Amino acid sequence: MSSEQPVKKRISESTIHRLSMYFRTLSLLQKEGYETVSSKELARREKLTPAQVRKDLSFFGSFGTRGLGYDVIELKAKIGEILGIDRVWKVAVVGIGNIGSALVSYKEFTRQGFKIVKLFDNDQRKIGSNHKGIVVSDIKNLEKEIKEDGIEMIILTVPATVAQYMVDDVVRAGVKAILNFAPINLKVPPDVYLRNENMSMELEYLSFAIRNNHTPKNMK
Amino acid sequence: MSSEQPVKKRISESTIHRLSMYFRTLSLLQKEGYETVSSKELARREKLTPAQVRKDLSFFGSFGTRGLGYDVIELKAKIGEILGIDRVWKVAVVGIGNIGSALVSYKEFTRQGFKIVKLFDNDQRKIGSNHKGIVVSDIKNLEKEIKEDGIEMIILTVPATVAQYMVDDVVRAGVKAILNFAPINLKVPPDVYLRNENMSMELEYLSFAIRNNHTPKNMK
DNA sequence: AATTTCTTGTGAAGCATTTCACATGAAAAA
DNA sequence: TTTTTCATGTGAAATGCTTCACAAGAAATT
Repeated sequence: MSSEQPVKKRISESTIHRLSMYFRTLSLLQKEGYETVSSKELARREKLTPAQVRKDLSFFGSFGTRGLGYDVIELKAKIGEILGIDRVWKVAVVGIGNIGSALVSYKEFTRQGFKIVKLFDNDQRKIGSNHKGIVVSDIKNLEKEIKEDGIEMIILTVPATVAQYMVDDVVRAGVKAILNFAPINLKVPPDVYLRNENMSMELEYLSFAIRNNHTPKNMK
Repeated sequence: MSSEQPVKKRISESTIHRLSMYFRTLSLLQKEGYETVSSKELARREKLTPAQVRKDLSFFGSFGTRGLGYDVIELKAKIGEILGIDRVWKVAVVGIGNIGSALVSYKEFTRQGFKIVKLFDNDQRKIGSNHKGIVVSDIKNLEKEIKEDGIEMIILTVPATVAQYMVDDVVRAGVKAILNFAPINLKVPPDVYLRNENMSMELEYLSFAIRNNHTPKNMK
C-alpha cells in the first residue's frame, strides 16, 4: 500500500530546480553546523526573495516554525522526499566516449543518490574495459541487462546520429527517464521523461549576454 | 562605427534558449536542403506553438515573408548575430579533470563558435600534458596568458572547494563570462556573467517527475 | 488582373509565476 | 505572565510569459 501524496497543483519546472538548489544549500548549512535557517537566509544564498522560497515550499506543505525558521535537517529530508532522492536510483550510461566516461566519476551524481551501475557501448575496443570498477557491456545486451539490474534512468552520451536508435532501445527496455547529451531533438513515448543537457546552449547564453549587455532577473 | 542595435525589451532567458534551439534546427534544415521554413514547421520540430516562434523572433525584428515563411540561411545568420555566435569566441578550460578534459573534445562547442584555446591546471602531473593539441598551462600563469591570448570566456571544471579562488583569479584577468560546473554558488562582480551547469539537477528533475507523475507543459 | 491561399507580425487576452503584505503563531525577552 | 520580536504561510496584486486571433502583405492560382 502506497502512502504517496499526490501533488495538488501543477508544479513549475523552476520550482523543482529551486528545490534542488535548496537541497544542496541545506547540505552545506548542515555541514556548517546550522540547526535552523530562515527563508531570508536561504534566499540570500540563492539570490532569490524570501517569499519565493516560502512559496516554493508551500506547494508541498508547511515545514517551518514561525519566529524560528526551518529545521535544516528536517527540511533537507522533506525536500529529498519531494524530489525523490531519498533513495538510490540505478543509472546506466550509454555511450562511453569522452563525456560518458567523464560522468562515471562525477561525484555529484553519487552525492545526490544517483548510482551509475552499468555502462554500454557498441565499440569492441571499449567493451570489456573497466571504468571506476564498472566493465563496459555490449550495447546488444542493453535490454536484457537493464531489466536484470532494475535500471530506471539512462544517461545518453552517444553521437547525435545514433541517439534516436539508442533511445528506442532504451524505451523498449522499459526505462522511463532519459538524460540526453546529444544535440538533437529526440522522440519518446508520452510516458517517458526526457531531459536535454546542452552545454553549448549555456555558452550561447553567455555570448548573448556579453553582446547585448543583458541584465536578466534570474541569471540562474 | 558600430551598427549594433540595442535590444529594446527585456528578453527572457527562455527566449534566448529557444533561439539557440532554432539556430541548431536551422542548421539541420539547411543540411536537409530546405530553402524556407514556416513558424509552423519550426514549432513542430521544437514542440512549441507557431506563435511562440514568431513572438521570439519579433523581439529582434521581422525576418520573414508573409505567405512564404523564413529563408533558412538568412534566419540562421540573423539568429547567429543575435546570439553573438557569428564569430569565434576564445575559451579556456580551467581544471583538467574528468569533465574538463572531456569538454576539450566536445564538438558542439566548436560547431557553435566556441574555440577552446587554452587549458589550465595546478597539478604538476597535468601541466605540460597534451589534450587534442593543447598543452596544459600552469594555473599560476592564468592572468598573464588569458590577457595575452585575448580569452573572453572560461569553462570552470575545478573542485567546488577551490572554485571561488579560481573565479577570483579569472575575474582579475578581465574575463566577463564564466560557465561553472562546480556545484556551488559562486560570487562574481555585477559586470561578470556567470552560468551554472548542474548536471545532477537534471537527474533530480527526472526523479521528481517519475515520483510525482509530473506532466509539465514544457519538458525542455 | 483579380482572387485565393498562405503565413507573418503583433496587440490583446489568457495564464503562470513572482512579489507583496499581513494575519498568525511561536519563541524570546521583559 | 505579558509583551515584544521574529518569521512563516498565504490570499491578493503585480509582473511576466504564452497563446489567440486577425489585419496585412506576399505568392500562387485562376
